[in-house]
Amino acid sequence: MTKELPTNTILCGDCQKLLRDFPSDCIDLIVTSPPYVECRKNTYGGIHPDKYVDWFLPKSEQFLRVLKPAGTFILNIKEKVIRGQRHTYVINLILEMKRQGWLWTEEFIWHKKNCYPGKWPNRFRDAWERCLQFNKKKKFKMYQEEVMIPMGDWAKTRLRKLSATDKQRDESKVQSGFGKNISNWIGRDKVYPTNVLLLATECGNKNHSAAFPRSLPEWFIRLFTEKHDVVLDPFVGSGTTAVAAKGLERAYIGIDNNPEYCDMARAKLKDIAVQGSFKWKV
Amino acid sequence: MTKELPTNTILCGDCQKLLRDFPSDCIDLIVTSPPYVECRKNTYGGIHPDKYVDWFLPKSEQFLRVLKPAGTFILNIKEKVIRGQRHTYVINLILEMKRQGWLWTEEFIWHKKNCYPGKWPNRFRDAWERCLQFNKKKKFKMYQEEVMIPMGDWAKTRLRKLSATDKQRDESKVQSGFGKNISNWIGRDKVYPTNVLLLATECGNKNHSAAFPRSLPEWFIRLFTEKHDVVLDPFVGSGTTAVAAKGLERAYIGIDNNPEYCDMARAKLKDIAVQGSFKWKV
DNA sequence: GTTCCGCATGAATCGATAG
DNA sequence: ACTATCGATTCATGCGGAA
Repeated sequence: MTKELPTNTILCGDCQKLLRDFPSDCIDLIVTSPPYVECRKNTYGGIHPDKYVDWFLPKSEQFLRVLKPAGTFILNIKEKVIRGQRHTYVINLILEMKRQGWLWTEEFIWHKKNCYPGKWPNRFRDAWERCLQFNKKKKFKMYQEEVMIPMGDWAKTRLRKLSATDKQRDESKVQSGFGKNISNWIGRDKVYPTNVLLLATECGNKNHSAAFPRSLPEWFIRLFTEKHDVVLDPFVGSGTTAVAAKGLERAYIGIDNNPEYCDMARAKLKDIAVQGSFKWKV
Repeated sequence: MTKELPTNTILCGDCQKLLRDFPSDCIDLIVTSPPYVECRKNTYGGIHPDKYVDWFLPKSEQFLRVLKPAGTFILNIKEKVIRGQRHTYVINLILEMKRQGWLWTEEFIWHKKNCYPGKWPNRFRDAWERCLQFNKKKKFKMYQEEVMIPMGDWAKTRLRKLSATDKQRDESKVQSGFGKNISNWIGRDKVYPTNVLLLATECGNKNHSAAFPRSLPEWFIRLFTEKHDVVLDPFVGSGTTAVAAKGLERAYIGIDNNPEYCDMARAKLKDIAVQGSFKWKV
């Protein structure tokens, strides 16, 4: 029996079982935000913090198998506060996944611009989440140019001056030591980002419990895949990752246990127009 | 023999040994940024990543002893990349410190506005560090009002001045009012901050490598201590924490192995004026 | 007095080269 | 194979001097 890869679809069921029917080395990128500990027990089946690692590991074993050697796994997760302490299930999970064969390449920070409001006597609002990057191999695909951001003010004003004086009549400056460094910047208005992502949460989503802004998977999809690559979200929920992938002309596979979420995701996907090319707002 | 507490001083030596002569439960806040792995081998004695936890634990044992029950320990640290992966010594340290009796209360993120430049094929610049908060007891002292952030009119006018790129990249510039500037805005509308601190590193210090910017320890000192409380930095380096504490009228104790750093710290402390009373620009 | 501009300076990381 | 050293890369900040 040859295993087949169903793309551009939402599958309803347990990813741990469904992925067994997938061929190995077939996914370019996995982006997911798994059900969080204990929260929204009624809607998503919360997992007890002390069992979280054991619950997750057989799933990440399948992720490891289906991921292409040069692919990437992005895990959006944050430990909850339990009895006044940050629980350790996330850092335990990192250690266990390494034991499982994953490379822990990087930890991106999603800095939430508008985080959940509230006030506590011994704690501030939690404004960040981890986006853990795991890989199978040290060499993986990465398209850094696709996520470049506008340069800071620093050089902008400078280049304006430079172009006014230099370009037409003062070419000596460019050839002197002064001009050399600056000339590297001519024509560039963008810089590479850092490992901190500053994104707003989406507040309008009342149906689905996990607030996962579309721009977050979009950023990683642009960074780690090309057009027509295959993006998997094994806990796709209301479909944000699939929507982002479709919009960027990637093939998507979404999996979720909950039939209602699957319907919701399918409905959202129908309305998604493919973006020809991404453009930063200016 | 009664143990004595030497305050407002820089002690030269190994904190692990020197702290043995301190009484128990005498320190209100420990803020430190220990020597990082393998870096600055010549000046500070780099520690091998695989030995880092074993090196640190006997020291944190003393920290636990000298800290008051309602005190706080802030540990500024970040794991290095070793052979393409984030090393696990930091998360291992968290687990071991919990075993030692610490509560891991929170993890603040220091988002470095100006991080080290560079470009690599598989990695972006590292723009954040961990500020791990540990406590002895679930109930600890915290003065949240002292670090509130100006909002409202202030933010509006400031934001208007920001460039388009700044707004796009970094709407949370509102949060940059940490440290000295914040006193200018007492009495205005303020909000509580989050657990993400947006601060620039201090560059341009020619003599030494300045570990963290003064505003970082300042922020935690304001948050976790009152005037005349005792602040300890067991790896005080060039004295940033001690300077911050003195400026805020807290008692300081700085410890460092390196005599040159101790001298440097003492010299800097001489020039520090205590902020007896704030004066506000109107 | 402001504002503007040049410049040095980073708690970095990778890949190649050398031993 | 495994470690040590070096060059290349990159960009925000604060300072000092100039306009």
